Amino acid sequence: MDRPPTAFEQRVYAAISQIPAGCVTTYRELARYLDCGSAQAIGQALKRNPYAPEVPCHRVVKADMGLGGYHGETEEGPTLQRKRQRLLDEGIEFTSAGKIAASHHYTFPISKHDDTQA
DNA sequence: AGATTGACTAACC
DNA sequence: AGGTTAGCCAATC
Repeated sequence: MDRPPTAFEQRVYAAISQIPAGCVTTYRELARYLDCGSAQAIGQALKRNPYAPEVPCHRVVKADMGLGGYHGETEEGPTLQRKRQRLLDEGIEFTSAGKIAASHHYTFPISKHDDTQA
């Protein structure tokens, strides 16, 4: 099934590509960066994942810092384990709760009211 | 064009 | 702490 990539999807992929290695972001932050307001729309675009290995979608986790899903699978399986292993390979550490360490939580350069950067 | 889903989230019980 | 409900936005049927 070849779907024409929508502008929204391209935004998602572009945003994920901006995530540095060893860092992860949440669907929520990602959605906010895209001014979407809904993280589910992000997952909807990623679940199709037309650019599977090209887009580091494994760096996108849930707001609960859980793994989330990968390649269309949400339950614990070989696919989710692969995602976790990939994050470990990036240097990301997991807590005993099976979640990502907050230190690896990367936030997008959102210029809302915080102009301490620019 | 309308209804349903979905790699989510927050709130509620 | 865990299960359910509602809300959200875009894609798909």
